Amino acid sequence: MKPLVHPALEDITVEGLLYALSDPVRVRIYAEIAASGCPQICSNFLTVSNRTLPKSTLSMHFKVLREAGLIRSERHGVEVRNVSRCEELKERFGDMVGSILRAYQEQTGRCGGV
Amino acid sequence: MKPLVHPALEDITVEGLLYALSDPVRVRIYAEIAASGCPQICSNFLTVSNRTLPKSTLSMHFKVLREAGLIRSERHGVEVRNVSRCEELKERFGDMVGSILRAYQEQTGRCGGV
DNA sequence: TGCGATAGTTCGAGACTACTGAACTATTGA
DNA sequence: TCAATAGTTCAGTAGTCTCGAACTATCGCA
Repeated sequence: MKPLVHPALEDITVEGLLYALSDPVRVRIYAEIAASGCPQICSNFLTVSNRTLPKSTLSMHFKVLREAGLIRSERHGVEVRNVSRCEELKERFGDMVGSILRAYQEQTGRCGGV
Repeated sequence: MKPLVHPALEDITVEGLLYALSDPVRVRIYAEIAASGCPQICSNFLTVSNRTLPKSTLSMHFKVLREAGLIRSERHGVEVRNVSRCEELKERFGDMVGSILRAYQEQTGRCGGV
């Protein structure tokens, strides 16, 4: 099994971040990780937006979030704990990610959050 | 030839906007349209980031930007004039698009804008 | 030490999407 | 009416995504 790979802050790109967040499942997962403030394990998201995802699909979505630079993942025993890299991202990209999350919250607020 | 289709403001989604801007060519085109303030015709972008694009590819990229809700396109004689829908977008999504553009400018600034 | 359970990853095949050359439409100007 | 210009559509290929099956890694327990 390959170790979990995280890009250095300077290797993160705007396009990569936007791509990672352009998928409804991934933006939902990231919004929850960012909002919760504490580490989230992957299997917390086996059902997301009223839909059950295969483990392999979920694993791939986390990989995309991680390699885009949005989250930091650490193996702890049998599980992988994920936290948002929001502080670093803010340093490099200003309030971009924050304003995306606010717009997303607004949108899910108005159409039921499903 | 089908008429140019624009989504209503309420049909625009965060995910759709992010997807449209997650492509290096499209974010570049959109950044230039938004920065210029005056209508831009498609063929102004036949070379973008030192790369020559086929007309069909360019046409497809404009279609994605248009159908995501980022630009408004109007046929004037033989050409299509494109403007940013930034005012409408600001109304609905706050400063999201603005902060993406600022982060993008910052990034292209630091690595030569190519 | 070995076994079963849990959490997540990798692989590969089929489904889906994107890119682009060729042919097309629409408009203008001579 | 014809040629030129601007952009669109089509369709084939190339590339990406999804998800089931098989796998790896770690833990707790006997």
